[in-house]
Amino acid sequence: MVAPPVASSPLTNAEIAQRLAGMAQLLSAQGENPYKIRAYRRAAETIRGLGESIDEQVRADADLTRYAGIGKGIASALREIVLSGKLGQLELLMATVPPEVAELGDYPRLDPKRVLQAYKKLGIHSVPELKARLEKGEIGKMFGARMEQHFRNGLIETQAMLLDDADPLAASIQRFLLERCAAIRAETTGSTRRREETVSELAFVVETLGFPKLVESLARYGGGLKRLGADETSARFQLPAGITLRIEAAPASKWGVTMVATTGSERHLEMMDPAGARLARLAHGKTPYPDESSVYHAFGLALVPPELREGNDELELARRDALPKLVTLEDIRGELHAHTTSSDGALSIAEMAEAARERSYEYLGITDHSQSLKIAGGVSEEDLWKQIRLIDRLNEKLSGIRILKSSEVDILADGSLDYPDDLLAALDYTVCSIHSRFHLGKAEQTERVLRAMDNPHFTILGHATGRLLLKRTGYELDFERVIAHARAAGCFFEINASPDRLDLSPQNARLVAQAGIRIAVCTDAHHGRELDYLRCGIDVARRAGLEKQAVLNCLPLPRLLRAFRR
DNA sequence: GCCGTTTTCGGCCCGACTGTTTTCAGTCG
Repeated sequence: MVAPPVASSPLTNAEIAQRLAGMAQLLSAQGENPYKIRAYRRAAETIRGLGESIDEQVRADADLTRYAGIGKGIASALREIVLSGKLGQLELLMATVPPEVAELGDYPRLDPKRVLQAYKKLGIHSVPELKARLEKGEIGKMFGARMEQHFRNGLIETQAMLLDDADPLAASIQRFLLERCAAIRAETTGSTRRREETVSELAFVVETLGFPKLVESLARYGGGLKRLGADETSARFQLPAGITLRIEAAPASKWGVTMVATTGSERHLEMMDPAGARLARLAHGKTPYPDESSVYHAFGLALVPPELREGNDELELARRDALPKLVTLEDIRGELHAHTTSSDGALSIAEMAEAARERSYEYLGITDHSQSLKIAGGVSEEDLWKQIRLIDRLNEKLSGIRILKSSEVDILADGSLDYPDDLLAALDYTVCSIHSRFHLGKAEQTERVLRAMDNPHFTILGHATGRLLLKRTGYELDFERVIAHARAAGCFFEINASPDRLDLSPQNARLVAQAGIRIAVCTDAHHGRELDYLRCGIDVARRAGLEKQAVLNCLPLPRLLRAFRR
């Protein structure tokens, strides 16, 4: 038997993933089977998120197909990459495509088709030229804001990720720190701990007997991390997932000070300790500050929950010991925004009701899409009448949970609602949302929403701004006018808890709550398991400073139904 | 190329509307 050739040095997961992503890019530029392209992309993503070294696993002859998105084909490609340092198919492709296409292999987040389209129209042939045109604003002018954002995202080095995607990554790194790096204690800090919606840096505070050794061990995460910097008590790395990782050392006696100082936000710390001198004194003095309470106490403050540390009014409230008692997952009594197979959901009404009951909910509102939203299987008037009768029958049989009759009703371009009034009147409440004509001007878009709220059957405004995090900014609205109108009309808002929406933002949710309007924290679930997105919505609600009294679906059913009446 | 409560093939959403189009790509959930 001939021994396989052995590559000189081990490859990091980042390097391996880069090759798979490169394959995807070139296949895409060549117009290959889109599902094959997606398979390579997905596998690259999986590997980028992995703590274990692919290189080590290949050499140990481990079964790689146990990872999602890696089958026989890609597993053998990985073997080839690790053992020979090359991927034959990729080299072959690189040799056959023009240089401007080959170059795209290094930019896995750029869509080759869009890039080549731009090249053709602009008469350019390279990424540097593309960057230059982007800076001049020519891309935006010629192809619109969306293309511009796509190119920008694809060209920047570090890419932010959704908090809900960063959480499992953080958990994996925390395990690695505790199990493989001899950390005595390791906890997330920074913006992630404050539950900011997107993450561009993961940060940890660690307690360890030997920081240099811990840093050395951590550098082996994911088969090897690029080190961006290090000193005696901190270190920074580049993670394969595109974000950075920061580690701060703290002894047990100073754990609290370090947590306060690293959790931030900058604004919060600045307001708390303008010169930064007091925190530094606590950090370097002899008095132990093992927990955050002791630190805030030293400042004459009550402990501020991390979610509130944004430099709003939290310090004033902490001084008076009047911080809000923030809403928790356990306070939620039901779901008010959920889809079923009637439109674009995955489960039937009965199955969703079962999933809601498993979560001990008192009620579940069924809000399938309305008739105009064809792509999402919008429900016809006739079918919604049928659904109303079906839910009545289900409620007679079910115990322990009440299914509420509702709909996610499209707000049409002119501000009218997507069903006639007699049908809307037969529902317990409505969630009304914009799903079309995002590009109306601010004034027109605002009028559209105000007019919709004038309909007496309008109950809750769904995902108020239409933003998609890291993708789309959403439509323009005069939000203050919308709030004032909602208040006058007796309408509510939702915090849509889909991890890529989180809309209302914490800032907007704060404004709504200040106007005395209750907010529903809704998941927009399209599957039973998506009811658990509630945790993301609760993060937003807490960042907005909401107590349970301010949250619509913390109400028991009878009070909820009364609140719905306008 | 991956995957399997339709498991070794065949699906992997997708369908109507918008735009400042110029004959189709992009966009909404």
